[in-house]
Amino acid sequence: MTNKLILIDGNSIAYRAFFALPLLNNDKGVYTNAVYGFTTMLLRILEEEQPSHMLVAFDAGKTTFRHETYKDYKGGREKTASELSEQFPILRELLDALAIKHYQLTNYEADDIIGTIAKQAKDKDFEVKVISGDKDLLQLVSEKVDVRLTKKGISEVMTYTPETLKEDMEVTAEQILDLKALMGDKSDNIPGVPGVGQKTAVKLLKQFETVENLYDHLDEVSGKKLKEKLENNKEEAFMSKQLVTINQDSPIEITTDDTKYQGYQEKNVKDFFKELGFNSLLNRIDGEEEETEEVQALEEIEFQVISEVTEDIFTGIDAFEIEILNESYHTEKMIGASIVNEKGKYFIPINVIEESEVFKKWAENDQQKKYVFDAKKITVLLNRLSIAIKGISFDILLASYLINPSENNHDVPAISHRFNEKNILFDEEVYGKGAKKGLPTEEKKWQEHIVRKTNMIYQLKGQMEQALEENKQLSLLMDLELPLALVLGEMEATGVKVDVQRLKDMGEELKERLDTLEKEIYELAGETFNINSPKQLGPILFEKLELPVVKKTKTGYSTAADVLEQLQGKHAIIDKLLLYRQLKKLDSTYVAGLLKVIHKDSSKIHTRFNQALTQTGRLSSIDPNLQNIPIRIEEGRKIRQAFVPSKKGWKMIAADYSQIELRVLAHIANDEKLQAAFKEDKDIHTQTAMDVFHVKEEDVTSNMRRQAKAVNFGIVYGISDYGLSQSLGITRKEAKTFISRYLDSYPGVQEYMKEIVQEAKQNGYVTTIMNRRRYLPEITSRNFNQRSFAERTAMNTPIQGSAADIIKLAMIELDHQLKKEKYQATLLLQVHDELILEVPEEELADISKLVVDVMERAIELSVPLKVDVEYGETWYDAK
DNA sequence: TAAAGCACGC
DNA sequence: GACGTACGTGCTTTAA
Repeated sequence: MTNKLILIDGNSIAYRAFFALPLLNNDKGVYTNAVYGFTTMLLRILEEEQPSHMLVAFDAGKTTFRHETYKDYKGGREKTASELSEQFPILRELLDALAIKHYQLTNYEADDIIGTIAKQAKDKDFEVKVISGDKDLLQLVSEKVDVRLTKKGISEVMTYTPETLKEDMEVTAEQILDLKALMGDKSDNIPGVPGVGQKTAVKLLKQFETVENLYDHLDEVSGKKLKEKLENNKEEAFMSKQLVTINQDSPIEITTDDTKYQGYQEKNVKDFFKELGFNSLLNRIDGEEEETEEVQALEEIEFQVISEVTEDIFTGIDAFEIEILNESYHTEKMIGASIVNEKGKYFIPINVIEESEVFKKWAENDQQKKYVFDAKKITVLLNRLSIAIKGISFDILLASYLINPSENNHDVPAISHRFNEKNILFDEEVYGKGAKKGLPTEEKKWQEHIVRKTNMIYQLKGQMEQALEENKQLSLLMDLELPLALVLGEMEATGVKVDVQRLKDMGEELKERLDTLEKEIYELAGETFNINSPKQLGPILFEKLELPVVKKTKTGYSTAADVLEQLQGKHAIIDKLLLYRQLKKLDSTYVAGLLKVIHKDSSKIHTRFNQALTQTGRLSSIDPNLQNIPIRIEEGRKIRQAFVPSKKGWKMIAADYSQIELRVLAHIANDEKLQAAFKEDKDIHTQTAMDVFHVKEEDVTSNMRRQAKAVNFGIVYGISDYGLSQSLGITRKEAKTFISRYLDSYPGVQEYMKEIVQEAKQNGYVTTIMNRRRYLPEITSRNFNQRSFAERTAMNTPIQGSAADIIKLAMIELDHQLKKEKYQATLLLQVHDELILEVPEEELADISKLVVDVMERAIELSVPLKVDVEYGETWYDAK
């Protein structure tokens, strides 16, 4: 058997562990988090790798031979926190207890020790694994030596072999030196060539292989500026290379033989763990499983593991669940499924479901009723298996959301606990969290958890149905949210097609413009800095350039757009900064961000609509968010040109409600004046200006209309007088006057505002047209702030929430009509008051009419609803 | 890894 | 009169 040597960069791992874990101390007041993290890692390595040799290397002292070359090596580093440094002696004791060799050498760093031993071991044909958090070590990678770098925290690692190194970094192990020589290393204060980052460095190395060769052929470098930078910093580059080079012939006094690992004395380790209070680690020493007290606290639950689905496991009223470990259900691996009903509890492996005709028949039969958690998720997951589920008759996620949207956790265990059902663990307790998240090794444990969840779905349905019934919200679930979930599921699964090339072209153009702007900003500032860092930008603007300070944040100067706008004209740098910010946002969020989530095979984007999140009943969209694609500024709006129909000859259609919130307000406030304005289809902002300023239509100036618009905006979103003053750039007092003049003009609205706040105080909640609820406990708070906020929310939620109800109704009806009339047109997106569809040419006229009709008739109000519809080749053109 | 600051939409 | 002020998602930087 070949010898296996594990080399650990002690300082690096201790440092990582220290920051990855909360700063806990044991009962003696000694900090132990770094030691604890280090220990769990060591135990895992010993178990998984069974090494024959092992060594932990430490840095020694403050200065090393590198300081002779460069006195500022590692300069500017924060002093190691005492909470960490005091843990190093304990760490050494721990290694002694585990009988693991550790070593340090004056004037040398842990890297050098590792490099030297690794070289010796390689010559003896050992298999070597290096563990660190420091990328410098990657230079040691070879056929015999792989390097594991901690990624997040300490438990997630990335293993580098020559192949993966090439893949991930695009360089060879030897070129790590050249890479660092060019790009430098901030944490070690290694200069490199200023202005050359990873991207440029890799590009140069692809062409020239090494730094030496690069400087021999400097005239072949493209780009005048770059050539200049390289020329001017030749010395720094070569020195940097020297600094990062690990000394593989350090004068160490140990040999590979000294690192032989022969196991530890259980008693030593246990005593040590007890002393430190590492009780949870004790049972890992003599091989006992980490059994938990919580598991024993649960009532036992029996279930069968199904290897072939037969009809007799179903009853016609079954709770059904499919488990995935992360939220992104469009791609996430399915772990297993479960059925729970009157007769039994079953775990079903996914491959059994995939191959089962019996299961498919059951799933697609709408007479077989299913209770689920998250109907939309289940619909999409089964769609991936070409199963079109029908008969979902209850969804405890949506039920929980409707019962109280302000709960911030609506997963099965959380809902269960709220309904006093405790026979279940939280996902975190079973799967872990963060980097450590995964299936427990014991199969039964996670299968049981999935069955328990399904069991909860089955148990909770009755109680939740009753709770909804009492609130008169059952119809809201059964006739609105649940049918909508299926519509949304289809929309998500369909996805939106993206013109990838178009997006990439935009990215290229943006990069060029950003490059230019960057240089201009540096020029105007008189120095280079990170424009993306408000912390660096602040001092430049307000100290160096001595611009007036408008606003401060808790960490320094505010450089937000509204601040910069006030500084416009005072210095040429301001306009450049505003433009830079805008373009940077477009590039990072909309070009790079969207490119990241496009599915390679189909060029489509599949967002997820969160149907159980917002406090008002609106949807939200994540991964990516397709509800905030730019529109207001032309440059950003062009992003929409990349959203195209998925089939040739098709068009994009966008239909949006005109002023739906204000129409809803006119309805629920029963304000005659506002109602009249909409019945006559007036321009509502002009009308508001007429009413607020008491002028005739022809005397409304554009400024008056702008101000009226802002007031309307404030009414719709429930902003305060302060908020209005900010958006109009006026004083709070003036804003207050505006608002009271508005309310005087619309007495119905004034009355409504008063009554709804009273109602909220009386009931503790407000409701929407479809009886959606939002609780407002702070409405009786003695804290002015909290109370005012609750009052504005009371006024605003029925407006915004009812508008959300209405478009949801429209979506359900539209989906129904499209299917009934067998149109090919498909719903793609909802953006709060707008629906986006893709439509074949021949259906354009029909669908345009249908969409408008359905949306305008979604509900009958005392004022008409109005919908504008447009179509075009891309989303951009549907305007 | 979390918080802060910023910017996009409705 | 102070207080710190629509709701979301996501990017980058920074500090821990």
